[in-house]
Amino acid sequence: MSNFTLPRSERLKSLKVIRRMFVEGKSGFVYPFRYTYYPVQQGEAAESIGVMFSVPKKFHKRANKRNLLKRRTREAYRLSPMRERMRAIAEQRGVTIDLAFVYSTKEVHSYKTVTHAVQRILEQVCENI
RNA sequence: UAGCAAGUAUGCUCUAUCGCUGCCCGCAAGGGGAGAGGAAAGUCCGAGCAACACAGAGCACCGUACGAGUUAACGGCUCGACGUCCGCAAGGGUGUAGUAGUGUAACAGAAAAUAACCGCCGUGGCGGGGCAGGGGCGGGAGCAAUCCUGCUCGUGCCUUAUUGUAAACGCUUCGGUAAGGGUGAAAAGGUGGGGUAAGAGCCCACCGCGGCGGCAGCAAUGUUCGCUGGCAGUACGCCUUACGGGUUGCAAGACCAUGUAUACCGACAAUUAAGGGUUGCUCGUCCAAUGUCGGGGGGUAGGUUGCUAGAGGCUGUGGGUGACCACAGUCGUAGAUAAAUGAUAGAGGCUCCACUUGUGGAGUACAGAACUCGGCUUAUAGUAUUUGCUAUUAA
RNA sequence: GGUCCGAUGGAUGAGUGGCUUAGUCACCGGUCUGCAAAACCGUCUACAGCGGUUCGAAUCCGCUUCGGACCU
Repeated sequence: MSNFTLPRSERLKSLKVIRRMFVEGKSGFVYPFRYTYYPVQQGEAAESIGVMFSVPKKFHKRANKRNLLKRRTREAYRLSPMRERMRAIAEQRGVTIDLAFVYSTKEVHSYKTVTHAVQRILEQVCENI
């Protein structure tokens, strides 16, 4: 079985959870992303990681560009080898890691740049948690 | 060949790997198949559908406004009529209900509409002037009659002229005129002649405009036809007429689950009123204590449904100038909800640039469904194609 | 997704289709003062963009851009 799947259950959806993450979580910046994460004490939730991607309307007016960047970021996250390590850390501590990527620049970057940035963000999260 | 005008179609393709969201098969593992647009956009019109009272009447308000057609409907579309602007042309832009009533038109200008300020003409008056002739008073000459002259007061005629001397006009009353007046976006039909005190459609000719009839057209309207009328301001509102519109919108609405609180406060009625019922007003109608409405506090931030087969698309035949319509055949074509439709690699198209002429480099538009349709508007790299116009050359 | 509202100098904010688009604050210059402040006087800088209607548009009508509000 492949490890590179990303079903809907791993995505962050609840307004309450997202609000809590942005209010209480830690954040950092790796160009071109602002990221926020917050470890929650695990309840009944089966998943060990919850993730969301966002591109503000302020930086990209057109919906097709926002779509493109969100998809690119999602693919970069999905194919990242660091996910395995992060999941292990989460299971070890018995928490669910909520994580958000916010694309915050006006330029449209290639897949390569985005991959590097996502890689570094995941490394930082693993170290600081 | 070059430059245009009006349309129509299309708007990247394939392979591999890894994914995402529905659907189908399967106990499962897994397998199969589907998955953004011409504008999905703006939300500018029109409908379906839903709730409100199975939505009723009147007023208010809003929209539309050349004619005929098309359609479920429309402010759209098609064909046609007229005016005006742009273009050599093919064509394109833009406008068009009614005038019964009523209002406004800055600045400028005499005046912005019941015209009459200047000017022109007639008439009366006053002042001044000219001519003619008369009365009174004074002076001079003369014996006197009388003559000459100065002052003054009436009268008549004239006052810029065909005879005929004189030469100077000014103010004003009443009336007639609309030819002329540097304005203005817009000035009371135009040109010529007659006419007159001066002028004027006052009269005449031609041109323009209107009415009636005939003819053509379903009609708007047209008319090298006949007769006839001396003849219109322009623009924008209010208004009038005809037609249409109940209001709110899928975050409509329905069901399920979870949670809470009948917290509390205020208003209202015992039989005729008040209040309320998603509407601006009035009427009608409906609502009764476990009540209705308002204030205020608390909870949820989930699921199912609405939800995709529809005024559907495509092809052919027939009707129609056309929008469109009829019939037959055929196709199955997204349904998400922190929101899928993707990423990477390779190959190939197409366009541009460079030179070593078959290689390299760059680019490949506008843009992403959210209940669904019909239009409009706006954005859009290119490519293909139809018809028409103008110019040049050749036959 | 749907329903609406707005855009006027550097800031704020009036404006019946008609004169150079008011006013307040700020900036700048001057008067005053030994120097400033206050006061007084003066100057500068605007109708979001494009097109249409009209003789004439900040105003009326379309389209575009930007900003904002509401819905459960």
